[in-house]
Amino acid sequence: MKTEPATFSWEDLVRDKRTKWDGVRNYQARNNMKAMKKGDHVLIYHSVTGKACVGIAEVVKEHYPEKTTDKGDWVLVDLAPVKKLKNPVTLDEIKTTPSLSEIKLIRQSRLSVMPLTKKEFDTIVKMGS
DNA sequence: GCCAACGTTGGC
DNA sequence: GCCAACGTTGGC
Repeated sequence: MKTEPATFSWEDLVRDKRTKWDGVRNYQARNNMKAMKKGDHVLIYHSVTGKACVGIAEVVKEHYPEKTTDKGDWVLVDLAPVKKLKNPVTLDEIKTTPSLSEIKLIRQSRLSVMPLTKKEFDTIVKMGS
């Protein structure tokens, strides 16, 4: 999951212990959130400033409806921090790692919530520790 | 249902 | 600050 650290960062998540990941207004991203299960691990990526994966979070509450006046069927999930990556894995490193060439982060850079295969997840975690 | 115009995201 | 890539909106 991507976030602009200027708006909400990994450090904010650690400080708050838990956060509601709301405000997603993209159908594909929403569908990806709906596919998440409680206990799933999530890589947090800092976009714009940072451009690196910085930590692992966990889904502590599965998707539930977002109560807004916006039309449409939007959802959110609750996340809690699990572990900070010792070394942030930069976009550059991801791009130059052959086994990560199919990653959605690169293939579809504008999507804010995207699935990772277990292999991709493990690869990034390994690079970060 | 098509497509032009416009808005947003995010890398550079 | 620019631009590419998309998504959305609205006229026809």
